[in-house]
Amino acid sequence: MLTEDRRGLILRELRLRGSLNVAEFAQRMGISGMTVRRDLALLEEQGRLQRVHGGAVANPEPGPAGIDHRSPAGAAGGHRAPLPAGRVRPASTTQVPLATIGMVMPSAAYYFPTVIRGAEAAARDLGVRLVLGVSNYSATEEHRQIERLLASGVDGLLVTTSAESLADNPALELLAAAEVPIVIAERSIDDVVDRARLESVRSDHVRGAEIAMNHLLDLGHQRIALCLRESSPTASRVREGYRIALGRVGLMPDPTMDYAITDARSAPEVLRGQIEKILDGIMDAGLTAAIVHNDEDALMFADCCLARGIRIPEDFALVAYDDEIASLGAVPLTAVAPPKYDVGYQALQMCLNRVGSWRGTSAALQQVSLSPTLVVRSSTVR
Amino acid sequence: MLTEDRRGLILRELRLRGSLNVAEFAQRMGISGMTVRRDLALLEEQGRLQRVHGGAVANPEPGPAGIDHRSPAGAAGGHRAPLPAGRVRPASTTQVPLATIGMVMPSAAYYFPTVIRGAEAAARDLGVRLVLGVSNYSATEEHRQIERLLASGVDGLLVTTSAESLADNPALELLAAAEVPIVIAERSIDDVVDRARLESVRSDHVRGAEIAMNHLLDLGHQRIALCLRESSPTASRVREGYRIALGRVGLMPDPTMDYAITDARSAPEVLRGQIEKILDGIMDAGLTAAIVHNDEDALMFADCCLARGIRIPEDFALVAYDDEIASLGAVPLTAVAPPKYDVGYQALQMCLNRVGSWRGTSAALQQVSLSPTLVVRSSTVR
DNA sequence: GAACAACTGAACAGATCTAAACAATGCTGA
DNA sequence: TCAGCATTGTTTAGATCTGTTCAGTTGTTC
Repeated sequence: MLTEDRRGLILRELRLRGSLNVAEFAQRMGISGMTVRRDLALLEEQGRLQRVHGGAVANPEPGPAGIDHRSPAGAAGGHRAPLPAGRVRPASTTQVPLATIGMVMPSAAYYFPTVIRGAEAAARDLGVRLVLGVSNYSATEEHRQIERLLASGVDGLLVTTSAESLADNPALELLAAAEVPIVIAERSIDDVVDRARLESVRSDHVRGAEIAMNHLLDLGHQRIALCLRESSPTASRVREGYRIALGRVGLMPDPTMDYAITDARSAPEVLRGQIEKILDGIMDAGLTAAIVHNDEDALMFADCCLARGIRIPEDFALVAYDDEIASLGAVPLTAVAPPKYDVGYQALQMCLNRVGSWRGTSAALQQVSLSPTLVVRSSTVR
Repeated sequence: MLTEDRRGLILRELRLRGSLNVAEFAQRMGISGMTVRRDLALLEEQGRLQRVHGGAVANPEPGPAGIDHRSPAGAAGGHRAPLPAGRVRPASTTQVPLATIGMVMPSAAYYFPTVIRGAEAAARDLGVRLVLGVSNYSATEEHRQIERLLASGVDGLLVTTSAESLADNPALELLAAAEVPIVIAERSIDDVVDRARLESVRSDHVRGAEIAMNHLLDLGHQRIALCLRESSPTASRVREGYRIALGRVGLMPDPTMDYAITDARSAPEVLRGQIEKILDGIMDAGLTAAIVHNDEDALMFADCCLARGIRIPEDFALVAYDDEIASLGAVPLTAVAPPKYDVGYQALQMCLNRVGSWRGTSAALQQVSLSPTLVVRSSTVR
């Protein structure tokens, strides 16, 4: 591999994950840590990343849309000041964009920032402008945003609806009637295939759950709890993967292993109360591990365990689902990381492929599923 | 090889993979490193690439087009980048391919020729060599072909297994152990996700069946027969789509509407006998339309109808599934056309994206579903 | 705050890459 | 046929990069 390629990979890793760990990266690439460190030093000198103890974090990019998405951990050492104004690429300055793509996301706070970053990166790479609308999980707001963007003459639209199903979404009519290509992100279009000309890109959460389960099963766990936010569109798919993985090793799903967190928006104390109750159930049933959907809940869960003197991972293993903040707990949590960035990137790419004449790619409508990965941290091993 | 060709190859390598390693490239081409370096120096002087230690990297291209450098129509040698010098290059001499991709298909007689053509087109567009093996639906032959191609050092593999499931295919071990990227075409990898690092591209036959059903339902048909070749991997998915479409309009699947053709390989008279019997059942049950999987059967079916004086489409509507030869009957048949060509094209494209360096596309493993289209002919309307 | 683990960077050795110089090859035109 | 020229391969010294070791630093835990 070329030195240049290696450095490119480092930057890519940072774009994708926001941070990079020297030891882990070196091992994965089959190179020495010293080499990685030398690269990091050089790239920092160019102002392309920021070194921290143990690795590096992404530099806030001077990209177009101004959403700040810094690694929340970013603070770290003060003694490494980025060098004075490392070369800034003049790249595509005020180029007239090829096209404008609208993007309607349910949230800009959790999960979707990374999807948005992916779409931004694709937009930058492909020279198009991206316009974002956030619906805050409100169906009417969603409708309004879509209407606004379509009326403003965007050349394509990326949409993630609040609910999993599009079938009874009033915005579906808008989408069906639209004359621009539309790509649905992270949602199913199975039940509306013939009502609108849509394409989709999504994380394969069924597979994500399977990956988590296989990890736990490999570690010897047999009695594994599942703890889902029922209100989330993702829940049913995660449960499906959980069941498939159980079934594959001849185990049956069991009601004493399946727990729901009913309301996501409630106050922290309420959430904690729910989790304490779930934890009671789990301990009574003698389970040894859990998959907890949503990092926030998983962190709270870990917290409750530690408060009770349950050691993680010795007494109980925990896998979080989403990998937004799973690394930041007292015990860094092993987590399933859906390919959020890639979903955004590909969604934009697919949408642009349909703009104008469909150059290049295939004419058939696509549905793309992207596999999550498992990031192993200390809540399951050692 | 001509000097000019060699330089063209260098540029193509850069366009395709983003970077080039002198030692590796020289060996692959059977030339000395010094020669490559001299070429690189020259090309850098022309501003056509950027040298780095160990090789060169692509120059950021002027146009924002970025990703897509292939003209979809550009089958024949597309010299779109007029080289500075005047001399017209003699059409691609003995160009050394960038990579060689192996392809193992169950048949080269029905359905798969179009898939193969798609892969061929992609191979031509992307400048790689495609090597084909046909298994004739024999598992042992399949194993042998895969083994042969891997041993011969292909850089990637496209495989369509004989059976729908890979889970109990002995070749799975080969695929899992292979060190080159592998893309499965037209088959499911759901049940082997964690046993091998695979990607997949397939026609969405569930949706294909739904499209056919919606067409018939729109025409006012309510009692619609389904006639499948049970031995085909496609059958179960088509049935699923059939049931979903029925369910959506509040109808239940009914055993008197579901027919199977048991043996595909038998003599024409046997097939005809089966179809006559099915037709008896359909007439007895008072059905008004049918979806018949496999064009061949559908043509035979139409023939039987006509022989009995059943008029198509007036008395009975018929939709064929596959659209290989559906247009060639006495009555041209409306048919569901799976995106065979696109499946082949995309499969090769995805495979090549994983070859060598991982630039450009997303890292997450992909599963792509492509929607069939309905080709309306005179067996359902007018 | 002491013990411990993990990380960092200097220094050196070995591997790999580069380019100059020269030799070998093959084509061109007299 | 042969000199002249362009292209390519080989050799070699020096430049650059990479891995290892090790002492010192930073961060964590108790």
